Amino acid sequence: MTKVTAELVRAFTGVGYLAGLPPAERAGLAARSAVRTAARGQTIYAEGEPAAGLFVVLDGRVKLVRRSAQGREQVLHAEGSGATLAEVPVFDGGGYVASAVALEDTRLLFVPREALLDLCRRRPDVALGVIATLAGRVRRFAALIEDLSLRDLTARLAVFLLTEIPPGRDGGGLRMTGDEIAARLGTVREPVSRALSRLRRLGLVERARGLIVVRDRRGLSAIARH
Amino acid sequence: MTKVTAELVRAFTGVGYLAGLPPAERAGLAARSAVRTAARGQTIYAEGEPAAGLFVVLDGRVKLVRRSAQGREQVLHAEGSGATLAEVPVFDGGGYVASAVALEDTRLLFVPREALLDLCRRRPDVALGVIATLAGRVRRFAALIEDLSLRDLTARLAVFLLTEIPPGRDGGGLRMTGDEIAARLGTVREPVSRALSRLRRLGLVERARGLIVVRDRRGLSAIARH
DNA sequence: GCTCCGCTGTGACTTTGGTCATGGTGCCGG
DNA sequence: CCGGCACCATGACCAAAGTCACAGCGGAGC
Repeated sequence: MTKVTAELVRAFTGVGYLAGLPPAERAGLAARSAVRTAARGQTIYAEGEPAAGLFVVLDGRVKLVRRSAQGREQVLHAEGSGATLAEVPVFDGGGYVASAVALEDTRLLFVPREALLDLCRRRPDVALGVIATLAGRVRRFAALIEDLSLRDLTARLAVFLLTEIPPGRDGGGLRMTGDEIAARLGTVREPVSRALSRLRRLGLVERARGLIVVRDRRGLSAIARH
Repeated sequence: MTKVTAELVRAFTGVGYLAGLPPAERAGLAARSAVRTAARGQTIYAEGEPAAGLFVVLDGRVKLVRRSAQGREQVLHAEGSGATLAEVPVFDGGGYVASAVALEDTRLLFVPREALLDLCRRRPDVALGVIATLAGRVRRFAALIEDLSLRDLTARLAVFLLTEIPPGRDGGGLRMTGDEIAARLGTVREPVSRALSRLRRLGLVERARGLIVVRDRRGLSAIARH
């Protein structure tokens, strides 16, 4: 247990609003927390379920999705290590806002609701950190709403590629299947494939063995603006 | 000035996370705040501008919108008296997330950024209140994203009518123009008009001189489920 | 009363996106 | 080497939603 706890105490250093805690607080939090694993594809929690606490992604990746009755899926956001999930239900007492599904084998830390609430009451900077996290979520959701309602698919794809592929020159490009991209853009595989072909024909993007590479960032931005 | 301040002190009692403050705190906050008015249709602030503080709606109504390059408009949410606006930029230091436009003649209270930050650092319950407000925003945005991406127009309209018209039996119905509804649903007037006709033909809804009245709530829910 | 104006409803047409079906490619395991 | 599998591309078709155009209605103001 002490060994596990020691690892957990370290784990917090990578997490936004928990990173700045004094070691004693981190140890206290770690003592009240538990590690959980999820295999790729596994549902960590489902939309609407009551939430008992906060999840911290230790490693792996998680997508947060809503599903329609017809089985179509919209990804609200995807998070990697260091991210925290489910602060909304933790603080407002409602159910989970979306379902969390592991994109890869993932390890998570579960921090019980009360532990986090105590901490926020004791330390205003933690509460301010939670606020900053939620503010970021609101911003990204607003951008997604604008995309869905005001941009056509090609523009949406351009925005997606620009934000998803780091502007670092050349860079690696993006390794995602058509279905995955479609779920992010709120559509299905085929239209995405067509939109990608369009961008490819315009010379803005290239496809090299399952990897999407951006060729012309400015060109993509132009398309994104409409 | 003392008279104005006295009114402001009272004004805070209707505002979520400022209502619980002791009178001394409210007076201090009021002293640092200013009243501002906006005529119907006037823009209170525009998306992207740097934000100097929080707005509290004293009376009137405000819509928060994003606009496309082609002039189409998507309403993210609309708020009436007692609501607070712009906590996102206040706490993360970025620009406004959306433009705020008065739907009626409106009076607002402007609370400078620093005043609110001080308060949160001094009083954890205020910070928790801000968190609750943002959590609500995240929830409603998630619902909007699901609507836009997973529901067709008729279903979206059904959801909108159900949430916008209080379930109180009979009730008043809704007084909004087709354009206004369209902006809330992320589309334009004509499809809304057609969707309304469809609901009318199904006997779920009725139109009486500019007023939309719900006839069959269960029927609407069925359509909303799509 | 009449006219102007803002709003509504609807038809005809176009565009976009979703569905279905088919064939191709690259990779893994037998 | 071959078969299966996952993924991709594309054509044909269909449905939903956006655009354009027009007519009708009701209230405000002269």
